[in-house]
Amino acid sequence: MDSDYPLEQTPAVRRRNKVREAILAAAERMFASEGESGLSIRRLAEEIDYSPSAIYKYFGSKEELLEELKDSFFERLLDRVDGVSAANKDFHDRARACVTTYVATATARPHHYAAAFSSVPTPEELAVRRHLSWDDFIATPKGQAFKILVDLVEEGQALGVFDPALEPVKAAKSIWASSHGLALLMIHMPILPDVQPCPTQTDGDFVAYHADIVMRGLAVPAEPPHKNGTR
Amino acid sequence: MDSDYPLEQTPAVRRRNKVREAILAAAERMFASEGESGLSIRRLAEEIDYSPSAIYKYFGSKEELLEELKDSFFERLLDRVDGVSAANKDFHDRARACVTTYVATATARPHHYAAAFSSVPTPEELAVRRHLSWDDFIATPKGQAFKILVDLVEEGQALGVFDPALEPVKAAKSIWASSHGLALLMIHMPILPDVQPCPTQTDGDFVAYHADIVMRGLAVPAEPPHKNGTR
DNA sequence: CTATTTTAGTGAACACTGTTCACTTTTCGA
DNA sequence: TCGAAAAGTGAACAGTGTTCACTAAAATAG
Repeated sequence: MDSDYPLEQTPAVRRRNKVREAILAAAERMFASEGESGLSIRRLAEEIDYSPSAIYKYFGSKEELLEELKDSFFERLLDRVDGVSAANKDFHDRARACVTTYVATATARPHHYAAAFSSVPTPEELAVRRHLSWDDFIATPKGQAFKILVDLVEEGQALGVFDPALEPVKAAKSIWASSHGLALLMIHMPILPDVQPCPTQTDGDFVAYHADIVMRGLAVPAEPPHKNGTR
Repeated sequence: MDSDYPLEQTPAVRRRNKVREAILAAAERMFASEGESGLSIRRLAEEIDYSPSAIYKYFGSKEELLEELKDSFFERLLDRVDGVSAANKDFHDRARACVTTYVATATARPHHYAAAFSSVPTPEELAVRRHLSWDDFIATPKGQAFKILVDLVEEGQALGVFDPALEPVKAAKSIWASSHGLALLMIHMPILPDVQPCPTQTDGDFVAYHADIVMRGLAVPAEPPHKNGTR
């Protein structure tokens, strides 16, 4: 059971990991520049001087390999947002930074981000996921990222800048949707930010602009004395 | 030049169009249920009892065929939103309906909507699109859909419910991003709407909830007498 | 009505793709 | 050192989109 390598790994597995990393690195390169369709097992194998079948000793399928690329990207995304979320700036700045950092990280690797949200689940998968508990969800990277948003909303409510009537989970979902949408719109339709007749506005500035609008949507309602019929 | 069929088409082209429609109909079926990867030229040809090469007498490539499917879906999306936008309801209801209808139509055909925004443009394509004028843009279906939003914002500003300081084009972009994001989030991550610990809320209701938040983000700022440092 | 040209449609082939599997070679532990 | 386990390979299978020389049928011209 025990070996001569109590903490270090045995040279065999170190070599193996090295090959595995080489595969992932090459795959990362190809995927980042050419996307999912540009990443072929055969070209990948050629790139690292192995036979195509060798890849299958390290990854069960192309999909499994891709899953690993996406997951590592999502962890990176989470880290980034977590970083700015932890920085002790002014609340408004921090909230805005969460959105802008999210969008910036997403658009920096468009293929990764798009691929991370590319699969349309089948009805069967949907039935499985339907039985996921809240605790299981926030254990995943996506869940953790989501938790950051929930906490942000609650903090905003505690500070009195966000409407206390909002359910934090739903508000967080709204923020995520808005950020997600802007990131994908910039990735898939980069026409829009440029076609506008106000050329003074760059893409990056619009992200902050959008983030401010999103945050404004969660602010405390405008007129307290007025009779407010809706909701 | 002139034929016996001044308004009607000649039987030859009518027959041809019939085959073309049959191809599109079969493609539509396969694509709607199995997505882009499930739509193969060969299976499609088999379905309509033609040889694979016959397809290429009607469509230059698989991509061209897909493009037509996506375009027709986008026109449908535009029609739907245009419909509710033209209905003379209360402004708030109408604005909310624009978002909810958009999201509902998108999620009703998840593969179509996801595919319509799936291509990551290459740097070359990006350079080409960068020289599109505003007029050219709003001539396209996407541009027209966008125009609806711009008009909506301007109307809201005229009614005094939206912040007059907003640039309508940018505000419209913000609305689109938020709607787009919610639609794709519901398509790709249907976990979220269900994992929330408030089971009284159904998906459809959340769309309206989100729409309200989005609209609130464009409303006139809260405190006029207060000193407002930011922006 | 015939001759010619245009069009519709096909089958075989090309160059790919992911994946499997029997097989050899190398490596490692006892 | 020997046997077992692991690493790696080549060939093959079943797909894919696409092309192209070719036939059969229809439309057109004389």
